Amino acid sequence: MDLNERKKKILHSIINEYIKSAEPIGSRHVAKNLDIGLSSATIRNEMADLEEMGYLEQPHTSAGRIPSDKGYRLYVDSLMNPHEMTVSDLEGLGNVIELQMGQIDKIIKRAAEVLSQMTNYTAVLTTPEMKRGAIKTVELVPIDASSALIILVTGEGVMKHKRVLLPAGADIEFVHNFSALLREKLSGLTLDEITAAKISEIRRAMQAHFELLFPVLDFIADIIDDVRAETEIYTSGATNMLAYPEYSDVRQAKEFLEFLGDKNSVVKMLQAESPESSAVSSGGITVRIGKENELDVMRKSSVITANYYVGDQVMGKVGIIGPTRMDYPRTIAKLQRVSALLNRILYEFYIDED
Amino acid sequence: MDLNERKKKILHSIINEYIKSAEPIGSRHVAKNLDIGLSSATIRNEMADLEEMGYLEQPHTSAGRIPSDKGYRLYVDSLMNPHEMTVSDLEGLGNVIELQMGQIDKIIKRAAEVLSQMTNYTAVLTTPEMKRGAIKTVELVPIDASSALIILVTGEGVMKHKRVLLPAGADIEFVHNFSALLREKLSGLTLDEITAAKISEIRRAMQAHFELLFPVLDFIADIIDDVRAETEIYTSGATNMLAYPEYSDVRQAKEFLEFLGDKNSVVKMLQAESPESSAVSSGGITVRIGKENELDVMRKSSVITANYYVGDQVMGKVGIIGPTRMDYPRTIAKLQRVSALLNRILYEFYIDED
DNA sequence: TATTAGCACTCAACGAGATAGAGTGCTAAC
DNA sequence: GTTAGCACTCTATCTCGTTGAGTGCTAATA
Repeated sequence: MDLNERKKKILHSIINEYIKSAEPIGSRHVAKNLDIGLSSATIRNEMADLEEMGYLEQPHTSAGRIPSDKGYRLYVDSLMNPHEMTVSDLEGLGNVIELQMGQIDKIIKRAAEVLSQMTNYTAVLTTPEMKRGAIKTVELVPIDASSALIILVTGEGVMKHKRVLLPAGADIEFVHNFSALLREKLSGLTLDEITAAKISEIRRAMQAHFELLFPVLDFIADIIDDVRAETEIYTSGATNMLAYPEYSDVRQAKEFLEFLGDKNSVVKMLQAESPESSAVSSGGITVRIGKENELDVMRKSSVITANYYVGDQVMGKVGIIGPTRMDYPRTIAKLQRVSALLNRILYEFYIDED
Repeated sequence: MDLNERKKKILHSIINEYIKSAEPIGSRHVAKNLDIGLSSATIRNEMADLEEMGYLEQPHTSAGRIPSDKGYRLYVDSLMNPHEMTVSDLEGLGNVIELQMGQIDKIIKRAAEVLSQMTNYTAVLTTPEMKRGAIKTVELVPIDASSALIILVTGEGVMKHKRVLLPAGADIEFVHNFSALLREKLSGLTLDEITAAKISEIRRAMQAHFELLFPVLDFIADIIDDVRAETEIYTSGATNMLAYPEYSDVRQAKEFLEFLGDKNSVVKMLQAESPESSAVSSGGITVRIGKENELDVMRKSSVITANYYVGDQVMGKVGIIGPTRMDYPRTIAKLQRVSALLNRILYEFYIDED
């Protein structure tokens, strides 16, 4: 039995309808409302074939058919029509994000909000990974007699700071000199290059002069560890999902929301390999459908992910989570749109200033 | 009809039972399982009285009784026994929070997590309001030839930063001088004292030397506005609520979660006046029960709030949200415990270092 | 006089049929 | 190859009786 054009057309129509209604689709409905030009009996035969081939499923004997994960897969890979964004979708999109210039975190956060609002699904973004970023400058800023801030700026413009206690007897002059020395030793190194060994090397190098400030070095090692480990995630629109009948059961809703609250799981999900069967569409977009996600919580959901870049370096992931029945073409279009915008904004933010 | 001791005892028992079971309580149950020493018929009469007086309600004619908001109010104000924390509740509590020293935001966040985990309800904390904080130091740190970071530290140890572009021709020397000038002009002022007038005064003072740096001043004004406006909230354990039968309806759950996501509403709720009928218990704790909250979303929930302090200045609010049927004595005890701990930690953090 | 036993009554919850209707699969005719 | 027709299946929905928890009232009791 082969998947001829007619079968494809019927499958396509069924999926489109099911995405809208979330109700099983019957042969009669297909024959009447979609213009295929065949009787319900013929459609019925074709639907039986499609079920046998694994593209459709029947919740129970006398119900209509719903798409299987395999059906969605085919739909995403070769059936669906790319979505044209409407004028109202487009207008204002630029401004919405750009208003919020200032810090990279805010941009990312804002992008998540915009995306979830546009799609009515849940958006998840990861902040840039820092591992490969070079240190631009290190500064020790005195606050008062007994404390100072350590400030670390990486090439990506990300900043980390931590308040440290100064040992008694360290005056401002002294702190300034120490700060200059640190800058000299650490600037230009990538975070990966700064190991414990490197820190103790620095310690040895300054032995005579700054013995007093050795504890501060430990703080610096800490903060660098922090930055290195840190991949934050921003989630927006989690409650959007509760509006879909797929999540009308509170226990499942709870499970889902708790999953979203667990940073590790979410990061793992976003970074999972794309399924082999998937044709990655243009723009590096990956779609994982239903059980293609290993996680049990996600068996009724699909995730669409994209990378975002500065220049040609991957900075992080953008993901949209929705029911398997989600509106793929429209969502993919919007994801592409937003990630492209993000690329542009980040590019301007980082590169143009150098 | 007056509320004699016997009626109080019966009401107390009924509320205790209902808090545990979430099921309407019948006269037979009270007579059998709680040791009041009366027959079910007598209890029945008393319960009818209590209903007439407004302390109990009947979901339908042949069901048991459940407490009304008025009933809970009486319970909280004068019936309930203060909760003794168990040893296992206490042990480790100190460490749990103290591990995370470093930044005030992290402490607050951690406190929310601990509180929601201890109580199994939802915890909400507000970060300190900055309005009255004095500026401790302002610093301009060069990053590269064309940009620098402005760093602002307040008396509370909160730090804000922003990257700014330097005008062409500004060398490091120049940045340092300017930085020193800013520090001199702004240190010690409260944020409220930095008005537009003050800013233009600074501008005038500098005009002769550094007329190129107007844009930097604008950025400072921006940052100050930012900080002034900012009262962040931290929420933890939102999904805990989904486990209670009161929220088994997804639509209500959604409403509740969306309310929690709306910063303004939550702040408003936390800062609402305490109800007149309420006797504020020791430690400045306020309880708002069911419809005592104006917000419609909260009509089935209660909020318990406390302030936290540094010295004698109120820094922010700690709140716990649960079903009206929540375990008041236990929750109040834990809230007191955590806010006292928070006070201590913040005290050490701020005062001891000065 | 306060308490209790007893009884009739009410009402939600539950389960057993009965019914309707949506949808299927199969067969025979076109 | 397509379609009309029909028997069949299964869920959803309704009704209806039953059960049991709980009440309110009355009369007996301490």
